[in-house]
Amino acid sequence: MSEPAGKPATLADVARRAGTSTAVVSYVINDGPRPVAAATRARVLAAAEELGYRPNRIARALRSRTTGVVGLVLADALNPYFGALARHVEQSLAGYGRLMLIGNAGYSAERQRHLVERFLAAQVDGLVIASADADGAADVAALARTPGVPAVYLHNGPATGDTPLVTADNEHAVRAALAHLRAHGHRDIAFLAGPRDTGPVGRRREVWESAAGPGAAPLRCAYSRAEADALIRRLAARDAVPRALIAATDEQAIGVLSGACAAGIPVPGRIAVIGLDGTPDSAHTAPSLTVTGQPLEAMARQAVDLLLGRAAPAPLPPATLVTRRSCGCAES
Amino acid sequence: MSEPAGKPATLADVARRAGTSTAVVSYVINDGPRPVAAATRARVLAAAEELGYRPNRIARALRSRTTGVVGLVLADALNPYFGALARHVEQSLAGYGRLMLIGNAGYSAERQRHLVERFLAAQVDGLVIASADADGAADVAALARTPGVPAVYLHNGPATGDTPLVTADNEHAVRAALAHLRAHGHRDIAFLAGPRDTGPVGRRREVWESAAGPGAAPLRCAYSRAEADALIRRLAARDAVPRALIAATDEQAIGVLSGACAAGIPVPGRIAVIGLDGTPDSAHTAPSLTVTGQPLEAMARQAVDLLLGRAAPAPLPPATLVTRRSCGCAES
DNA sequence: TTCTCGCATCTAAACGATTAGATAATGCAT
DNA sequence: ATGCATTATCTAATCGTTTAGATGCGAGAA
Repeated sequence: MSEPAGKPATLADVARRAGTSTAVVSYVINDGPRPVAAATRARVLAAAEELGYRPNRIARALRSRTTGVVGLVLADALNPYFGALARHVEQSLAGYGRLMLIGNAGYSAERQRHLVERFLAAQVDGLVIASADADGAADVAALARTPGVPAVYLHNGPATGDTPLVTADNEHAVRAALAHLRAHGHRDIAFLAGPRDTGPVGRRREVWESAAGPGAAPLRCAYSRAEADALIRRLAARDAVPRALIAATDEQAIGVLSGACAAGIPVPGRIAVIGLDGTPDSAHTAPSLTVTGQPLEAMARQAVDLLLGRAAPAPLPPATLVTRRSCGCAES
Repeated sequence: MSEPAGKPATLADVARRAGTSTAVVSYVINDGPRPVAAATRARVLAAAEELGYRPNRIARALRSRTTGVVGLVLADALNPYFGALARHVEQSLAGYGRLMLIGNAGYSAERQRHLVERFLAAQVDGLVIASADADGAADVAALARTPGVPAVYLHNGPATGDTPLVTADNEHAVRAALAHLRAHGHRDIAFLAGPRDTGPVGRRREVWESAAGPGAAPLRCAYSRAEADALIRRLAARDAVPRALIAATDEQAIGVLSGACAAGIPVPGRIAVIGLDGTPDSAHTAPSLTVTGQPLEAMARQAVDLLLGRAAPAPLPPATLVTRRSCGCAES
């Protein structure tokens, strides 16, 4: 039972009550580096229980130089793709008893650096970097390397170097989307890319480019619903809306849907749309969005495992095409 | 300039270099409790700069019993309403140099308690509780009160007691929505409530009930797009879709939009819809969603100010009706 | 000149844990 | 009985700050 209140019990309090030194108490609490006699262990445990002892993580952190906190640098917390990723990272970390500090960079490299500085100041044990573009992510990892804090890139990042990168099979996703739209009879398939798509996520566009033939240029806009929405309206105004479109992200795809609706352009009748992320949101749009579903949970788990050195890099499940209505399929 | 690497510089290092004691260095760094001669201060600052000194927050926390970290308990990080709230809370906290620990409870009281335990173990300086239902929030605040950690309810919570509550003007929002739908000629206006709407957010439903007259029962479903989507499809199957509907949350309203689309029910032609949150997402749905926009940023800022004791409770800006297409208005 | 203030600094004790090294207690072989 | 491992425990240094109390010093008052 926990004591009424007073000051919280310390190791020394427990030791006193159990009639031992603080050392043995510590050994018991941590299954410490040294063994403790069974009888003593029992007394200590009882004393700790009676006092409602909770180890002071701060003191522990000071002495052992590890905080049990991991920082997550997020490109955009309001983008459901990153939001879902964040939730899964948090859960995986919780599974290892780690807490997560979260920082939202709003796609700004500046803010991203700032966040990392603050995370490092807070002595995080590691960093998960979920950045939209690979270069910004590299910057951040370099920052972390100086004080020797391990890092992992999550969704995008440079493949080179010692910082591991966990990303979906972007190429397969695009090929699946292309194949599906072709099966619907589409010949000309447009691609909506992000403003700066470096790294593996840029492969999405590259794969499309090589499939679309030489000279094909993607549409581009920021990774936001608002921009994609506005883009489609502009296209509609000059009657330049493509018959089929793959959006690099669900966020953009959803903007396309709303823009098309506002401009009176039927989806999928006049334009078929596929998103490449597979966020939870995509199931509940009007019309429902066909996507290539990335294994978000597996990705998050793997990133955490890698960061904590708990598991070797295993192959991720592939992105699977989830057919819904925006591509022209019937509701499933 | 920061030193190449080595071990990070400590207070003692700076003191040695500046030829002073650690005490004065501390006084300088913190504009400490005691004054320091201008010349000395300059030397200390120079030494700190040269060594790239960064205070060790852990040690500081141990000694001064304050961590500079605030925990945010979130009902559902994937709900854009809470997501936006979280982002604003983070920004406000950053303005005061505080870091934010985030925890996602997934609407579960159990997980909520769990999170708070872990936050308290991490010695947070305070707790912002953004819970969907008031009772769960009260639980959590009680937990925090034991070790004397201050807390603030953000979106919903019990109005009683010493824990402050920051919430929008829910009643005004509903009245505005009702008035607007009536102006569109609607007489029978349905209401889609959450599963357990206690506290001020429950007022949304209550206001509707008193306006709708005795015996009026709201529709109910979980705060998720999926459930609202499914609900509308069921209603459509037995031809029971209302002509106008106010959804307690945007999340539900968006689900209604997608369910209606799937069931072939035109919005706003056959059913007019208004959401009561005003999330960023609501601007980019198909059709665009009319909402009563809550002052999310102001709410977050006020919660943080209250928590940190920086400001007196000021009146929040009112929720303003943002007319878009789902209610029958033309695109603005 | 001597005594007092005040100011600028210094010394050293916390904060609450971890853990290497010293010490005590036991068993066993001699 | 004596010595030597082995095991169980204790002592105390340490992590990097903060801050109350002690100290030193120069200026003004007597």
